[in-house]
Amino acid sequence: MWILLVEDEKQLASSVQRGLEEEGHVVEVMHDGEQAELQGLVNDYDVVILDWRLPNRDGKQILEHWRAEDRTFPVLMLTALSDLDHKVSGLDAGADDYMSKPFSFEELLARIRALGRRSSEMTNTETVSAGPIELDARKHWVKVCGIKRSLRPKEFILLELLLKEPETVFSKTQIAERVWGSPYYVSDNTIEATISTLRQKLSESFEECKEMSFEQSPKVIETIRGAGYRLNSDIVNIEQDTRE
Amino acid sequence: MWILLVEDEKQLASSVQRGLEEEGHVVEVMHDGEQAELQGLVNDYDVVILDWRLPNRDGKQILEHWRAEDRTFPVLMLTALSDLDHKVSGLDAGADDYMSKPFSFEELLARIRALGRRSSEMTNTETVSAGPIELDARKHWVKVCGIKRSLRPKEFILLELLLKEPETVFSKTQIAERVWGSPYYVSDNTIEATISTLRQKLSESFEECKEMSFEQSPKVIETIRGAGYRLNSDIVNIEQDTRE
DNA sequence: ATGTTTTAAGCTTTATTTAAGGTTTTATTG
DNA sequence: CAATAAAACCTTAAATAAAGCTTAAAACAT
Repeated sequence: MWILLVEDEKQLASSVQRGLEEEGHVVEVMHDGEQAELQGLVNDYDVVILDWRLPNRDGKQILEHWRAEDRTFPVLMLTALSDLDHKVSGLDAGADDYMSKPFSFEELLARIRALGRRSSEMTNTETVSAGPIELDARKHWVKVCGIKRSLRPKEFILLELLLKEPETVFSKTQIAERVWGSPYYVSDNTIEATISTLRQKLSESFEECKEMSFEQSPKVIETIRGAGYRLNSDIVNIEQDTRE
Repeated sequence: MWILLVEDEKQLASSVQRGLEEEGHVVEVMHDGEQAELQGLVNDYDVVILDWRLPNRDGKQILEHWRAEDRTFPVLMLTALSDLDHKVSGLDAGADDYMSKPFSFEELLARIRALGRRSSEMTNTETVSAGPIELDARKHWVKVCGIKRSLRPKEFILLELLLKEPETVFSKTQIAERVWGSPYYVSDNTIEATISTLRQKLSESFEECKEMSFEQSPKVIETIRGAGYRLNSDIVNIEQDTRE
């Protein structure tokens, strides 16, 4: 999932980030309220984790603004134990769940999962698939024609992104944000190189699918010049002429 | 077992915690009613020990809420001797057993054991196993090919965790919580070192299994880079193709 | 004093990014 | 309408960085 974490205690933030990333999520961290607010106006995260006490703006203000602008992602609010009375006002403001610090990771993960289930993108399905490709983010595997393949973390998340919304074109900027967790510091070439190795692994895999004898490996990940990449979900119909 | 202990008298709590940990359980302690309530909504403990008098919420309220939300773990309620009349209302509210303070530790252990036997995770099978590895949490032994092995406490609990849910990937953060009882203060390296010694002991053991002559010790505990560890339950099928 | 756990250090393996040179497509211009 | 230039993209290998492993020694606990 694509998660925004707004938390100014840097140490807590980074340990939460790590825990979530270990679970296979992509986490964007913001320490500043104002910045976070803008970010939430612009991106459709699967879940937002929002600290209630922040520099520049408090969590409630931010959340109210988001809801006023019809941002619908689920929000999990974090409060200090001493601020428990904020719970009600937070839920009124449109939070979907709340948690007080300190908390256990198992608990956080479970809540994130619960919220994500509500979220549009994650609807129920643990595994996503297109044609002979299946991917289970929770269990950390990808299968091509039923055979497990190992991908590196970045390749894995990238494929997951494309699989979840086949036919959708993702720009490099979007990919940077949703795979690397930040649109900055990621060069185009980094993305190109990752796409390249991912394609290689996929087409090697196809070659080993004897049952479905491909004349040539279908191009699963298409390049849309000047725009980005997309997953071609027609890969089931192999005998088609793939020329335009 | 994974136990939640809800008790506001800190001294009592920590001595009970210690006692249970010596028995090989993983104990999470909460002193606050409200926090504990949330914790119980989210985690599937094997047993919960719940004090009846608590700050912020009383035990009965908490338990009723849990049961209303279909939380099925067994709950052992603790009451002060003077509150013995609460016994009936407590059992009505869904407690599985009760005990009045002060109590003997032996008695507590016996009751925990009894409850644990009922618990979903431990259901009827006292021992968990995968291939030639068997582990009995209650009797505190591990056998590899029928031969008893001694493991240190942390190694033991870690193996138990992995064995109970083979194929599931546990992240370092999760392991920290479920083996050490807290996701904080446990460094990666601590976990790595424990995994390392555990693996060594397991593979030494395999080498002594003449009957099942392994070409090389199968890798029972797999590392999923960037994600965590998991137990490979295919260890029975030794002639498997281990290629990816 | 003994067994256990944690830390520290050096090491190995794997992943990611960069860099360089190559294609292909699109745009420009003689 | 070529020819050429420019941009976007691809590929591979090398360099860098990160994650994990192992061992011994220090710290902790019983």
